[in-house]
Amino acid sequence: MSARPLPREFYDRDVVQVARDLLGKRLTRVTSEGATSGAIVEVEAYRGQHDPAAHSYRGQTARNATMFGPPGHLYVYTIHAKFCMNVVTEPAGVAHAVLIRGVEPLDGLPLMQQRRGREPLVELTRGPARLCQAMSVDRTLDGWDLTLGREIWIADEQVLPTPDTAIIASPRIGISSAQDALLRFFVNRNAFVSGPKRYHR
DNA sequence: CTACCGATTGACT
DNA sequence: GTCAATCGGTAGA
Repeated sequence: MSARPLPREFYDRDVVQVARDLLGKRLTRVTSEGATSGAIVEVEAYRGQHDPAAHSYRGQTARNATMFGPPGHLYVYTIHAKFCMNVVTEPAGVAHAVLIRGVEPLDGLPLMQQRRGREPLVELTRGPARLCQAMSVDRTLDGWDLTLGREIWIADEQVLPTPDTAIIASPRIGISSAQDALLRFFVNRNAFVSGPKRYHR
């Protein structure tokens, strides 16, 4: 396995292209407690100042500053007293990002179960806030450079086959504007895609 | 300073 | 299916 981190150029592209290409890649998180990893199976693209549903739509604030920075960095925000993680794409100044909503666990399952409170496998990393809890991601990682290959990174490694025929586009979950845009992408029939069943197609 | 609310989750009918 | 917990970010007085 070629577990090199994805290079900066991977993230410095169109946000929709990056979102689709992230499906099936390995996300790894290492802490003093140990390593966890999983295959990305569900993402959403947010198109900055062109997108009323994006945090960055109304300009830069202390909260979303990372989205306005260079590509390849992690944007972590809090919502309903929980954390969600995004990958910043496109050049600095273009506040686009990809929200990671679901991963299929590969390594460190006992550690993830311990952090989540000993739950069924399927509830460990299904949903943006659950996977952050399982992988111990919080606001201290906001702005982290994903190309460094330590702490947290995404490997240039296709651990799940994701041909175009296996990728489904749908409206994004949980937003109140731009509900017609098909900017959510997920792996068809994967058990770690979030939401009720009606969101699985 | 107060008031409102969300890119969510989990418990409950 | 419905609904409340939860708390940091943001806007407004």
